[in-house]
Amino acid sequence: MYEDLKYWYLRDHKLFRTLSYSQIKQLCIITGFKKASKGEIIYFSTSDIPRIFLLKKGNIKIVAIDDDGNETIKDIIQKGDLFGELTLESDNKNEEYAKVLSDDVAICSFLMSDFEDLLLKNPTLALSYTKFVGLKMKRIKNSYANLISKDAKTRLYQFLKDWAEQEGIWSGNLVTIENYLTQNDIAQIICTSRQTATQLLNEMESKNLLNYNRKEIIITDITKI
Amino acid sequence: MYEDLKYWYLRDHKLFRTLSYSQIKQLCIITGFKKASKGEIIYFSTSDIPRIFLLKKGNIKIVAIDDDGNETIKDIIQKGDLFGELTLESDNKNEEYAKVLSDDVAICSFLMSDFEDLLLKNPTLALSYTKFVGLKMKRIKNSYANLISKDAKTRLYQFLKDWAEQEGIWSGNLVTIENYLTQNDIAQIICTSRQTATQLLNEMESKNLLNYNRKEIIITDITKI
DNA sequence: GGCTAAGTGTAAATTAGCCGACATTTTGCT
DNA sequence: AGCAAAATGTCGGCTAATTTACACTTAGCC
Repeated sequence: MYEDLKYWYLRDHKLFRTLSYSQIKQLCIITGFKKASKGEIIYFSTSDIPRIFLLKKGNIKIVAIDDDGNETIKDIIQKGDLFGELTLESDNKNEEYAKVLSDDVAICSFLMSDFEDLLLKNPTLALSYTKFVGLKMKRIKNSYANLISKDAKTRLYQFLKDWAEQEGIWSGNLVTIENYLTQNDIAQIICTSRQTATQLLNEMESKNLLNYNRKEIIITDITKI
Repeated sequence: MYEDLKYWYLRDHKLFRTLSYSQIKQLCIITGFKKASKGEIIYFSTSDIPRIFLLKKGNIKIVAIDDDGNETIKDIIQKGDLFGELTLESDNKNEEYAKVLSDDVAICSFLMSDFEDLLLKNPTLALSYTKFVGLKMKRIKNSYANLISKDAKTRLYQFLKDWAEQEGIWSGNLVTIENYLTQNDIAQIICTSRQTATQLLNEMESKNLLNYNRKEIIITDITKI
């Protein structure tokens, strides 16, 4: 990996726009730059030195396994997102892994300690990062608030709305979303069973609210969702 | 309010331990200092200048009202907690208010902009603050992960365990918690109906797992929860 | 002290949605 | 092309938990 290319990979992220070339180069001692393709599983080996990851391309999901062996989707990471121990607090006991959803992904990573040093030397970045983490928290709070005490249908609608807002291609009230999730994934995200999700999606399709297939979801009229 | 007293109110918080007297004094120029008693409702008037709050004494709950008029408990704030727009990003459309749960509370507040300035001048604080927010985020994630895909009983048990850990007075396996929540509050926190919560609590009482009254909850043997 | 409102106790009817058990379709692989 | 595996579609029974409805108890206030 050429230093310059690494530089651009980071520079590209809005969080790092305030940094100078030399500052980014500092981070770029980055060991990690990784490519992976659909279905691959990436472990954040707990023994390893704590890192922060930046997804440059594609989509992945973070999955946790509880004591009973149940899979729970903890997060969907999209292009441009930072992930990993954003808390800057390493956690030893997490049984988490990432699974690649899109055709292929590119991930860069850097050491948490390097990042911390950089934050200390660069107050503006520190503030941006603080806001970034805060925003992420707000998102989580909101999405959970929606999950709970609403029924499955409402949750699905809300999820689709969010998804459309984040990634949809809009033309008027018609929104097209690239669909890299299976119905099972969607079910897990909105915390319902696969069957219920399937049923609701079909119901929506028969009401002409949307058009579902494995490649894309076309929402006929976003205002009706 | 004497400057020095204000100073100590802030100084006392672990987040601000890294700051010098003069730095804290800067924040103190501000500032709201408010007392309120049980049942009182505190609005974060949206028109007002954005603030960050620090709860010095007592307990409050943050309640949100959705479009249908339903109340949802968003957060329980305990002594020493920072709250408000931790994201440092003011949000115009939140229908939130705080309700005092304990007999009385003391709250100080300072302007978000002042806090931001301080963060810029003090990267170490920024880093601590980010870690603090991150930790809070992790807590939320965990507690919500517990909320979902578990039944009401499990959620109640988990909630009691958490509560005991955070605020309980331990003597061996017996834990006493000062109870400033109603059964309705508890129900809302664990996302169930009041009746179900009542039923479960009574069931636990009849099994001698705990002892519930409006003043305190005594958990007979925390290891059995 | 006595009244009112808030908090708690209990029980039956109703329902959402989970679960198991399949059939069918699509995809990827050799 | 042909096969296996993954994804999707569909159904009915089952169960936890919400809802509705009402009685009782406690706390706070004049």
